Amino acid sequence: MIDQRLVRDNPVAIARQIGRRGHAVDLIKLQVILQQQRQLEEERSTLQAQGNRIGKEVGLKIKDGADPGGTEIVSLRDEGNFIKKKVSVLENEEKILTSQIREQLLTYPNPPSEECPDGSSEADNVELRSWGTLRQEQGLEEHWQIAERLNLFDTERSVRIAQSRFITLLGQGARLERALINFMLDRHTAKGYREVLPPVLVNTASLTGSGQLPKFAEESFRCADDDLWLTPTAEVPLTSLHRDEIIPADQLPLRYVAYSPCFRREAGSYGRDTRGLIRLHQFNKVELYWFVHPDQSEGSHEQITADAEAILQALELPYRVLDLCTADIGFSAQRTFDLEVWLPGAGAYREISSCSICGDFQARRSSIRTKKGKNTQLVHTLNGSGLAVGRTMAALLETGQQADGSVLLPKALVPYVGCDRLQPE
RNA sequence: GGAGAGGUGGCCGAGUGGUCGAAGGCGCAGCACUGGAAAUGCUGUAUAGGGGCAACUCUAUCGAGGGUUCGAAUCCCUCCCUCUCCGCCA
Repeated sequence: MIDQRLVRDNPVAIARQIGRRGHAVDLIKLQVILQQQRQLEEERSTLQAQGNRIGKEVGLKIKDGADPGGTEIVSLRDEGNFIKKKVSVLENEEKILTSQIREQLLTYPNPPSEECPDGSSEADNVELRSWGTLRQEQGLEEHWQIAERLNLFDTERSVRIAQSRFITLLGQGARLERALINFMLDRHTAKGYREVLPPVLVNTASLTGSGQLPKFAEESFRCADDDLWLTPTAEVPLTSLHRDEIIPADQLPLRYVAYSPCFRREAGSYGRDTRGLIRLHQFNKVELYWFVHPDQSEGSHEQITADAEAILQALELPYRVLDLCTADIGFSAQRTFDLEVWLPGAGAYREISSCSICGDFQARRSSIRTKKGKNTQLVHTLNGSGLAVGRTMAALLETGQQADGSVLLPKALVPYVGCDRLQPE
C-alpha cells in the first residue's frame, strides 16, 4: 500500500511513479477525499474534546453535591446530547470516507524503484548476467518426454484424481521432488535461514497483506464455506507471520525459508505449457523471505538473489539473471530480479525464481513495524523463490539427459536421491 | 459435534459507570550505589491520527461492531476469536 500522506501532499509525483508501470493513474480524486477526511477528523475531534470536558464537569459537580436534577446539570446534559448528535453525524461521514480511502489505496501497485528499468513489455527486461555453459546440441528431449519414458509422473491419472494441470509424481519422480525440497531447505538453513512450515490455507487478511487481494482474487482458489484460500505462494503466510507486530530493531533482519505447495488458477493461460511440470495449479516451492530494517535494506536485494542463485549453481544448472522492467514487475514489488534456468530440451530459458524487494509496501498493508528507541517505522520486506521445485526438476531432467536414455544428477544431489542417475525402472 | 470458561498494555494481572490509557508485578531502558557485577533504590517505558520548532497538547483505541448514558474497560445486544472437558479423528 502506498503512503496516504504522500498522496495527500504530492499526488502527481506518486501517480507519475506508478505510471512508469504502463498504466496512468489519477490520484487527484483520492487526494480530495483525503483532505475531506482530514477536515472531518479535525472537526470531530474538537467536538469530542468539548464533550469530554462536559462529561468531566458533570461528574465533578455531582460529586461536590450539585443536584443531579437541577437546572445546571440538566443544561450541561442537554449540551452533551447536542454535541453527541453532531459527532455521530461527522463520524458516519468520516467512516465512509475512511473505508473508501483504504479500498482505493489497496488497489494501487507499489511504485517501482528508481533503479527499476523503464519498459513496456517483457522485451525490455535487462539481462544482468548469466552463469554456466548451455547445452545446445540438437535432438534433446523435453522434460515431459524424459519423465514419461522414465515413468516419473502420470498426467492422465492426475486428471482422474483432480483435473488438468495437476500432476501425480511417481517412484523416482516423487523421490526426486522430495530430495530437492530437502536439499534446498538444508542449503538455506545452513546459511542462517529459519525454517518455516506454514499453513497452506490462509485468510483474506493474509492475502490482502501481501498484495494478492483485492486485485487478483481470480488467481486464487477459495474455500467456499470459510474465509480461507489456498495459498498461491509461501510469501503470503510468511508476510502474515509478523502481521500487526512491532519487531524490536535488534532482532532484524529476520530471514525465513519455507517449503509449501502453491496453488494458482493460472486463469488466461489456456493451452500454454500444457505438458509436464512447468505450469500447474499445484506446485511445490521453497520460498525465501526477509524482514529488514529500512536503514539496512541496502544490498539485501542482491543478497537474497544470490542465495537463490546458489541453489542453481549447486545443482549445476545454467541460468541468467534478468532485471525486470517497470511493465513486468509484480504488484507488490519495487524491483525484481528473475532467475531463468536454461532448458536444453526446450531450447529456452524459463523463470525458476523471482526475487523482489517490496520496500514498506507489504509492511504497511500488514502493519509490520520495527522500533528503535522511540522511533517506530515500517519494516521492509523481500521475497525470492529458492527455488520452484517442479521447474527445477524439469531443468535437471533436460540438463542431465544422456544418450543412453538415463539422466545424470548433479553431485550435490546424490546424497539426497540415493543414486547418481535416473534410469528406466 | 456437545458442554463450559474467557478475551485488558511486550508479558502476567487488577479494575463492574465518573478526571482510567488504565493499579500492582514481571520484563526492558536510563540513572544512583559498586573496583566490577548481583541485589537494592529512583525515573522512564503502548499504538494510530491531528496541531506545535520544541516542551507539549488534542482525539481515538481495554477482541470487533452497534446500543444505553452528560460520562463505559465497567451495563445491554450482535459477531469473531481463544482456551478447557467430552465425543470423533490423522
